[in-house]
Amino acid sequence: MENFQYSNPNPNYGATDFIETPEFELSDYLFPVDGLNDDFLLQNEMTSEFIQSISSYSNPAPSSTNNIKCTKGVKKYNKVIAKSRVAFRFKSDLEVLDDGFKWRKYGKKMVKNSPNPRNYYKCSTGGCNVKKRVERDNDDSSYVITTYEGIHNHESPCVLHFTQFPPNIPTYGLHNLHL
DNA sequence: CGCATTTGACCCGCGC
DNA sequence: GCGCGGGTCAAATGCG
Repeated sequence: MENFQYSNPNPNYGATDFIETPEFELSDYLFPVDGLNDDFLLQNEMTSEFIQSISSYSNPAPSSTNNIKCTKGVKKYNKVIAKSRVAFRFKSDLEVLDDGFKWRKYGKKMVKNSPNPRNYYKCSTGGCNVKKRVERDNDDSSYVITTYEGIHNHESPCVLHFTQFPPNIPTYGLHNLHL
């Protein structure tokens, strides 16, 4: 839990083949301060508070005397994962990272105060509304910022054996992050 | 020819 | 109400 590592989800790489080259490293990652909030908190590590807050939504403590609270927990969890966003910042020459999912590009936009365009993708799996944005860091264009929004309602087509997340933690399609 | 990508138009929320 | 900026749509285009 205390550190992240990135491994390529490509099956050609072994499950334990972490990539730590200067060209392709996980440098920062951002999590929403609150799943319902648009603001991001830059964190150097995923806090246990965040883990626990998500876990408490998906696993409201079973209580025969408090079913209402359990229902609320599930509803809030569903709302959180539908809107949850997480951004990753990679050093990469490539715009598109193979995260094991199939994406369809649906938009491209120049954003203010940045010389680089922002690209918009949707998960092309039917019924899955997960989106992602990809843009280059305007401070250091050797970095790529990928923002995922929503949780896949299906498994990744090619990285089943990478599912090492605890069951309560949304993976954002990033099975390559090992907690 | 079928499908993904491109790209300008359109939409919508927000601040003034 | 209007303009701006970000997000999405969809017709045109490209590519296998």
